[in-house]
Amino acid sequence: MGSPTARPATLDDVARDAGVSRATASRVLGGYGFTSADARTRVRAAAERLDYVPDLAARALVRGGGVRLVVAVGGRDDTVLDDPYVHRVVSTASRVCAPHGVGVALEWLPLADPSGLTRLGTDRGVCGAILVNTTQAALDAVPPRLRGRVASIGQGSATVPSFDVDNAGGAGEVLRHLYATGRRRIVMVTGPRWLSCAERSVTAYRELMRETGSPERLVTGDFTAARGGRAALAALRRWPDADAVYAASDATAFGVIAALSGRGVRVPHDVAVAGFDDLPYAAISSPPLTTATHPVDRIAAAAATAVLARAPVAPSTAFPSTLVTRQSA
Amino acid sequence: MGSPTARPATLDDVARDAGVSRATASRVLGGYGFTSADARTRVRAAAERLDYVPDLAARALVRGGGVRLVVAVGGRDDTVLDDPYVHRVVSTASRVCAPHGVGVALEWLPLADPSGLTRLGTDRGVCGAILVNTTQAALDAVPPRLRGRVASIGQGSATVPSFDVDNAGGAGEVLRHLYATGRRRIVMVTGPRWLSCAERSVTAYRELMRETGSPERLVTGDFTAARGGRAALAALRRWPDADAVYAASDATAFGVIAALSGRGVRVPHDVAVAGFDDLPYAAISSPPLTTATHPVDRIAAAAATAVLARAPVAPSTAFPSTLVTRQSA
DNA sequence: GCTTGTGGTGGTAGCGCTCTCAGGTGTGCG
DNA sequence: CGCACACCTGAGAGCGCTACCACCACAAGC
Repeated sequence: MGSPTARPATLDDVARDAGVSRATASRVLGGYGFTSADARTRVRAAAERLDYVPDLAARALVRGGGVRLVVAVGGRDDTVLDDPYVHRVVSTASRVCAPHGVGVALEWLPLADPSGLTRLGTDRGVCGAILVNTTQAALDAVPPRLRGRVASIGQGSATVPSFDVDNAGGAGEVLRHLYATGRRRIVMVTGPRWLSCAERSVTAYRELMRETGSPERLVTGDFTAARGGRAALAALRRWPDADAVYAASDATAFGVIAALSGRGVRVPHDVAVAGFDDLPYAAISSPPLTTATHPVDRIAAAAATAVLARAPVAPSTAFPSTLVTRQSA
Repeated sequence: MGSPTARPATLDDVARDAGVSRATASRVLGGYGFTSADARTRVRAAAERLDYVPDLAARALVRGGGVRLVVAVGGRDDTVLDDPYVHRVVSTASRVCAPHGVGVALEWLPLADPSGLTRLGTDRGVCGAILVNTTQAALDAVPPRLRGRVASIGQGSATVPSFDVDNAGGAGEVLRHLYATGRRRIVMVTGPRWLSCAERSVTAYRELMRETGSPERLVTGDFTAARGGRAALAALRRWPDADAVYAASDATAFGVIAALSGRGVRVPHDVAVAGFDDLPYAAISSPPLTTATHPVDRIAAAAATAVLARAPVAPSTAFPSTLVTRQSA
C-alpha cells in the first residue's frame, strides 16, 4: 500500500514542472504578491497536470490557521450529539467550511466542566468553534486565543457573537394562534431551564398568559420526545381541563402527542398541540404538526461564515420565525 | 489548570520546562523508544502544567498521517447530506475519531463523477474515508494512496471492506411478519435502484413473494418521506386491493402512512405499513411503526475503527437486523 | 549621475513535530 | 582488561508550506 509513485505532488514538484521557484508557485496558487501572466499560466497548468492539492496541514502549520472547526454542544451527557438539530448545524457548517479546506468536528461540551474549551484554545488544529446550547459560564470560559473565532448558536456575550432564532417571536406567534382558536388553558412544556435562550419563549408564554388573564401552567422538558411524553402525562394529571399544549420543540410535541393519544386524548379535538422547529417530520406526522419555523440552516451558515471570516463581534442576530399552521392546533 | 497564556505551549516549551531535550519529550508523550521513569514523570508534569496539546497539523505533516476522515456520501445531489442516517454515521465516526485527534468531514460524492475520490487521494489532509451509498464505479475510483484507509457502509469490494446491516435478513423478518399476520398483497416501496445493497432487500422480497405465490408489486422510492408518499399513492391507484406496504426505510414508511391517511386509508386496519431502520421517531409516530432495527451506530463505529486502524481488508461484515413489532403492522 | 518606484523573482527561515542516528552510561561476562 | 548489550539521551534532518527579504531589470524624475 502506498507506492512511491502514488505520492501526491508537492508545491516543489509543481514549481519544478513549471520552471519557476517554489516561492513564485506559492504566489500564483495563493493569489498574493506580484506574478507575471506567463508564470501564472505555467504554474496553473503544472498544478493541473500533477493533480496538485495543497497540504492543509503544512499550510496550517506555517500560518497557524488551524484546520478544523469544532461544533461544541453543551449538555449534561453526550446524547446531545444525537440531536437532529445538532446534525443540521454540522451538515450546514460542513458545507460552508469544505471549500475552505476546513473540516468540522462534533464535540460534547460537558456543562458541568467548561474546561473543554480550554483544550480547544490550546489545540492549534482548531481554527474556531460554534457553540450550541451554551451557558454564560461556557461563554466566559472561551480562551483568549479563540477570541473572534467563536460564534454561539443561542446565547451570546460581549465577545461571542450570537446567532439564534427569534424564540420569543416564534413562541408568541404560536401561542397567539392557540389563543385565537379558542384555547384558554394552555400548558407549556419548556426546554431545559438552564438554557437561557430557551427561557425567552417561556417569558413570551408568561407574558401572553398574563396579558390574556390565562392561568400559567409550566412543565419542564428538555427538547426530547421521551421527556415530552412524560411531561404531557404529568400535566394531564395536574390540570385535567387543559385544552392545549405548547411544546418548546417539535420532538417534544411528538412525544406529547404520542402520550396523549395513548391516554385516549384526541389531538386536536380534546387538546391542541403545537411545537417549535418545523422539522421535516412535522409535515407528515399524524396529525401534521402546527409549529413555528426554525431556520437552522441559515443560522448555522451565518455562524460558520462568521467564524471563518473572523468577523468582528456583531450584536446578536435573530432570525425570524413564522407560524406554520397544520392540523394539530 | 495552568496559566491562560495567549500562545499555546509547544513541545519545546514542555521539554525546556522538564529539563530534557525535545526528542525525549516527544518519546515520553508519544510513548515510543526508551525513557527513564524520571524523565517520564517530569515531562508529563510539564505537559500538564503548560496545558500542552500536540499540534496535529505538525504531526500530520511529518508523519504524513492526515488529520481528517471524510464521510463521502454518494447521491445525485447534495441533499443526501441532510439524511438523518448520514448524520448518525457522522456523529458516531466523530466520537470514534475524536480521541485520535482526527476530525470528521462530510462530503457529497456525485455519483455521476466519482473523481471527487481522486482529489481525496491527493489531499494529504485526508487520512481515510468512509463511503456511504456507494456504487461499484466509486469503489473502483478509490485512489492507490487511500487503499486500506477506506471503508464502505454498504457495498464493498476486493480492496474496500464493507460494513452493512443484514438488509436481506431484516427485510425477510419484516415481510414474514406481514405474511404471518395475514397480508397477501404486499407492495414494496424500494430504495434507490442503483444502490446495490438496497437491492438485496428487493431480492428478499421477490423470493418471499415467489415462495408464497404472492403477486410481486414493486414501486421505486429513494428512502425519503416525500417520495414514499408519492409511491404510496401510485401503488394505491395501480393495486387498489393492496393490504400491506413494506417500505425500504422508516422515512419512506412515514411518507406512505401520511399519504394513505390523507386518502382516508386506515393503518393498519386497511393497509399495514412496515419500515426499516427503527428511527427514534418510529416509536412515537401514529401509529407507532413496525420496522426492523438498523444498528447504524455500531456499523459506523466499526467502519471508523477499521479506517483508523488501517486494518487489512476483511470480508464484508453484516450486522444483524431484528424485527420490532409495533402497531402499524 | 543618483534616487525612487514598480513589477517580478528566487533564496530561505522557520512553523512544531517525529524519528533516525550517533553517542553516551552503566551493567554482566569471558 | 576488553567486549557485548541494555538502557537512555540530545542533536539534527527534514515534512510542505508561507512569507519575509534581497535582489534584478527597467523607467521616470531630479
